[in-house]
Amino acid sequence: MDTVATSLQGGTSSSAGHIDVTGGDHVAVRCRAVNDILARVGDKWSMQVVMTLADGPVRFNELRRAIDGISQRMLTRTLRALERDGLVSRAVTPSVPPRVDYSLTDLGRSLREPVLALGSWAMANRETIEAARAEFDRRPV
Amino acid sequence: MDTVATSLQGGTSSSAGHIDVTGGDHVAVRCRAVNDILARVGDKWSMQVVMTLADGPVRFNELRRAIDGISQRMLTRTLRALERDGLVSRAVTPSVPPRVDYSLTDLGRSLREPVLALGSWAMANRETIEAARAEFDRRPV
DNA sequence: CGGTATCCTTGTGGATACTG
DNA sequence: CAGTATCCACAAGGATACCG
Repeated sequence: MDTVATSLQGGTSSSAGHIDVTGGDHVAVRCRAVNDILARVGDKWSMQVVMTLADGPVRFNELRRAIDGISQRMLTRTLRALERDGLVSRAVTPSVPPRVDYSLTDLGRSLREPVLALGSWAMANRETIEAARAEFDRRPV
Repeated sequence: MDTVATSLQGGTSSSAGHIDVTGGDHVAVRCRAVNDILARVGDKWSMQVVMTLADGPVRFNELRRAIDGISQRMLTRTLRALERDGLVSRAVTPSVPPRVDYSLTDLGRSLREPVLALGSWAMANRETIEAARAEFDRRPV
């Protein structure tokens, strides 16, 4: 727990000034790992894709129809990025026409829980946030 | 819980085709609320700022020194965005030189928990993810 | 000290056309 | 069907300079 908090605070704990022999600032490395996931989770389509894959394998164009507004290009890119991180797996059935099914890996499934928690927070507080924004935007210039 | 999952899946539940009289697709509204928070959490500096403010009020330049690599411009922008969403509050002490303290609101503090959970997931799985990436990048062209 | 203003580079995402 | 390739618009973020 503490390691996570520390990792999100930059390199303050290295203020003692000792040399890190491990070949890089491990605090920075941790920090990057966390921010990496936050960035992936925060991009426009990743989590929509993950949630759509929750109930089992889905084909490319099914996915495309299920996720409103996504372009073919972005769906491909998002799936590749998720696949690269080991969150999604791609199964090709070499037929005519070709069939490609995407599904969550165990890792991908395990990500759903913390993301859902964040989603719950967002839903629970969205009215409060909307109000705060309205208030802020209404304030004197 | 189910509402969150639904909100992350686009407008599939409106497939019944009935008219939404509330002045907009509420599913889409929920979806935007969640994605909004994911985007804020996922941007480059927001969570570093929130975590740095965890232990109490911090002044602008203290914040700047604590968060390695952040530019003055981005710190200002990030703080304004967080303030607008009601996550951070800004307290000005009109003295010479001026003093401005930033601190988390109750809402901001409550956000730390789900974000930390996601951070823990990231830390717990970073080796797995790194390995998946290395594997993916090594695959045949 | 705590900002704005300005310019610039890069990355993200959309539209369209083409392909095995 | 499941993609690539190409081009383009815009937003995020960094560098620098100036200001109350």
